[in-house]
Amino acid sequence: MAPELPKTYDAKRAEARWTGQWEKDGVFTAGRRPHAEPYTVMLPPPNVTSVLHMGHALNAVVQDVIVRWKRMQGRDVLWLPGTDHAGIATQAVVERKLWEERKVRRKDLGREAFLKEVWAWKDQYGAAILRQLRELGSSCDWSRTAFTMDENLSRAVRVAFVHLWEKGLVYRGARLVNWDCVLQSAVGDDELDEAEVDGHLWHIRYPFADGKGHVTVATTRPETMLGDTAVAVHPADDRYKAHVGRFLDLPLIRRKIPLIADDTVESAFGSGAVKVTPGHDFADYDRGQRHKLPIVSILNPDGTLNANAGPYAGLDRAVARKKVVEDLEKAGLLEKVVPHRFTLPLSDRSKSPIEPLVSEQWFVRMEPLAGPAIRAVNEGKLRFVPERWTKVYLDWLTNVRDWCISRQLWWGHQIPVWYDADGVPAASVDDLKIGAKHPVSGKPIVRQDEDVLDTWASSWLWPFSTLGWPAKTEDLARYYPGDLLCTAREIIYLWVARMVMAGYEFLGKPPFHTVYINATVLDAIGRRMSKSLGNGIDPRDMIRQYGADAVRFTLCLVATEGQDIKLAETKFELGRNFMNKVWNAARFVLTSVEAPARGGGGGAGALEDRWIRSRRNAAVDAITQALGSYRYHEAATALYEFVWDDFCDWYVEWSKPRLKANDPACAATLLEILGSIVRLLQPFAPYLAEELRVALGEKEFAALLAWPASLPRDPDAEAQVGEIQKVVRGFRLVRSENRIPPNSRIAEGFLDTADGRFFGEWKFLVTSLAGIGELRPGRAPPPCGTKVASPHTVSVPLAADVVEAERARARAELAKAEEFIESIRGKLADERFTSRAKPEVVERERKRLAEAEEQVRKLRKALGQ
RNA sequence: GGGCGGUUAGCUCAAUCGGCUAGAGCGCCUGCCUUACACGCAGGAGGUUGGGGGUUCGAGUCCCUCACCGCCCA
Repeated sequence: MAPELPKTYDAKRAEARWTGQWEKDGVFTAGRRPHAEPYTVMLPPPNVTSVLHMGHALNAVVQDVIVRWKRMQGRDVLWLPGTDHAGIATQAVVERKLWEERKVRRKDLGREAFLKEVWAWKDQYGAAILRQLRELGSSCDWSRTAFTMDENLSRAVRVAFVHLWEKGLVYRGARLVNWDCVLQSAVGDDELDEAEVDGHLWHIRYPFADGKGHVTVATTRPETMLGDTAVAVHPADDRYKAHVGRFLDLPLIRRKIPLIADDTVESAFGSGAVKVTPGHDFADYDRGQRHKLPIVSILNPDGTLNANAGPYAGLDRAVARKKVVEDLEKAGLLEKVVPHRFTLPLSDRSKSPIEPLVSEQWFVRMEPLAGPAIRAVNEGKLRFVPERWTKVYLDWLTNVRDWCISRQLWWGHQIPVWYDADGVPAASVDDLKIGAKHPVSGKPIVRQDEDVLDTWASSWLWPFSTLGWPAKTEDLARYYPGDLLCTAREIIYLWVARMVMAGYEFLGKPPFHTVYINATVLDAIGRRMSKSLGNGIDPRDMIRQYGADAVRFTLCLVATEGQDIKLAETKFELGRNFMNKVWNAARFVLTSVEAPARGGGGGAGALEDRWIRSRRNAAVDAITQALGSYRYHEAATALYEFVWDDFCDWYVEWSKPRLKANDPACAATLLEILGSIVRLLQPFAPYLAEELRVALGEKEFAALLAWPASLPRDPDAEAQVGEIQKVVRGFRLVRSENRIPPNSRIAEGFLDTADGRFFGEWKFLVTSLAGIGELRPGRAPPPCGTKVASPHTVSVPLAADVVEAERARARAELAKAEEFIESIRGKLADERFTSRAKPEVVERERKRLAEAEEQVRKLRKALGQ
């Protein structure tokens, strides 16, 4: 019936066939089940400049598995994809491109022309990652793909901003920010990179102002001394205790600065005295606040020194460093220079060293927004998986700092604030015209704020702006609030917490009830995968090499709860091998079974038919439960073991002789189980599932088939087959130990057992898989090989010369069993055990003892003792 | 400095409420191209669960402590 099925599963062919077909037929389009309960997941929008890496792949797979499973359970699933505009990253990419190709800077083009260039870039390259997610088989509703700079999402940003503005939660203030001197913008903590650099520690003498003595400070950035406003020591440091309060004469600049005591100073580091530069160091900024020190900023936004640097004004920071060091040396104030390795914060995008710089920025007051987000967790409306991340989330929210939302960029949502000539601001959702009347002062409007908003200021609205908010759309009514968010731990603060805040602030409800934090993917020796290390495994290469299904399945298999994933390329062989196993099992069934003998299932049937159904039912329950609690490893393992061990190794092998005899019940069972496997496989390996359902003559897309229902187990069948398997393994062991090759049949096997069914209805189940011609009761006449498969004993006639080895093995086994008996007897003899342990535990021990004793008797008998 | 996680077979990881002789994949060894699959089949070896102490009839699992590794926050 089935056409030529190739010997190995051709993943590429299946992927080419289905990726487009699914989308064309709207298989993943939300709303096709208008009466079903919705299930909503928002894809964490990747950066529009990004290329799929293993972290994205894992993140997409954990979402897709759940979403595909929910779809099979009949839910109206919306998995909404999209990208964010990634202000800094995208602007940096386009600026670099313009410079490389045309040697122009953005300022040469002007804002409008530059933005045109960015949009052109985005239209051409921006869809790359979404295409790559498709290639992984992600069942997103591509018709609803969103972008944070789309018209409605941009409007959402403005409405949200104005709302916060009107509530008085937006303010402007001077703060120390991470400054990128190349991009000339503030950058967020998440936009920093770190580099280990070999630098120096310069030890500089600061003389006391009264001319008596000096204090030596050590610094990695000597030029910042020009902005020093104090020197700090630990209050308990005896070397300096007496001098705290005296003034020092800041070299080169000749400013009087105090020696202060602050317990954040580490006495053991350097000389124990540190220079305090509140304008250019975060720790010093805090020290400055505590001690009410003035802030002296010595840097211009472009990285040159300003007038506060006195004679060094106008020099670039690097040049200034050299000059400062030279001058200190000349003045005899440079005590020593020692090599020093430290981490330097770099801008992720421009790769230039970050300068902490005081600048005017917009902030959002976070504390009022944090309350509901904290309550959501405490009231059980929001749950983290694994649970321990709850604490990370709560810790951040309870100590939340205000959010710097302005960036000195052009690419992004320009801040909707307009000023009159006096600098009076007004926020507005709709554009205000230059020259029009200012809504606050009534004077003419002269300009819009030039800065743009942090990209997160649109991402935090993602769960509802993508559904049309602030408009009251049908989608918003139907799909908000959503259900699940899957993301990486790094953005629990930056994104997850903010989305929850936004959900409550703008819609009064949290955007999802469950947050699944997926593992971090590390390389084979446990390092983070990074471009600079070049240790990343490109998921696209893995898809090409092993197939999307194999990549997906492997990622699930290694996704154990709460454990980071160490990944090596060869791991994907696991997934590939399993796909091939399923493929071949299906190939066997489809080429061996005559007519599509559907139906049949259910009835009493042969023992092995009942058994495999029971095992299938167990697998369905195990997988369903595991998926329900996001235990991917467990779900994948349950599927793997059911298919490979139960179905392929036992049932399929038992079916071979029955199929030769044209047993219709067997054919029906094979088809039924294969049908179950296709369904259980679908969330993990959608391409293979789709191929197989076609081969099975199923009309509906695999993705839309119903998830198998939970059915009762058949404990009798499982227990009986368990006995049979023990006996088969016993025979196989005798064969293997005595070098009887698998293809040679043993004419007679002997089985010493009290259970007559072995020689009746069960006989064939033993002989077929043990490779035995005839099964006889009792014990083989010596010389023979014997195995105890308690309570049964198998034996096989052997040539006399191999029997001694066989006896040695039996003696070893006997010793082991006797040792075991001793340990159980000891336990059972202990009154404290029998009285305090649960009765069923004691009972179980008694049973095991009886079994072991039986085994020992048999072994003794076999050894002629 | 504070917090979180980890340490189980050569490697990567499992082990539900504390309870069967601690499991699996890879690797290794033995035998097989047995009519779905060598991306495979059958079998095997391999463990003082990081160290020490405690609770318990019973500890990989709970408590204390030490050591080492990783991540996050300041």
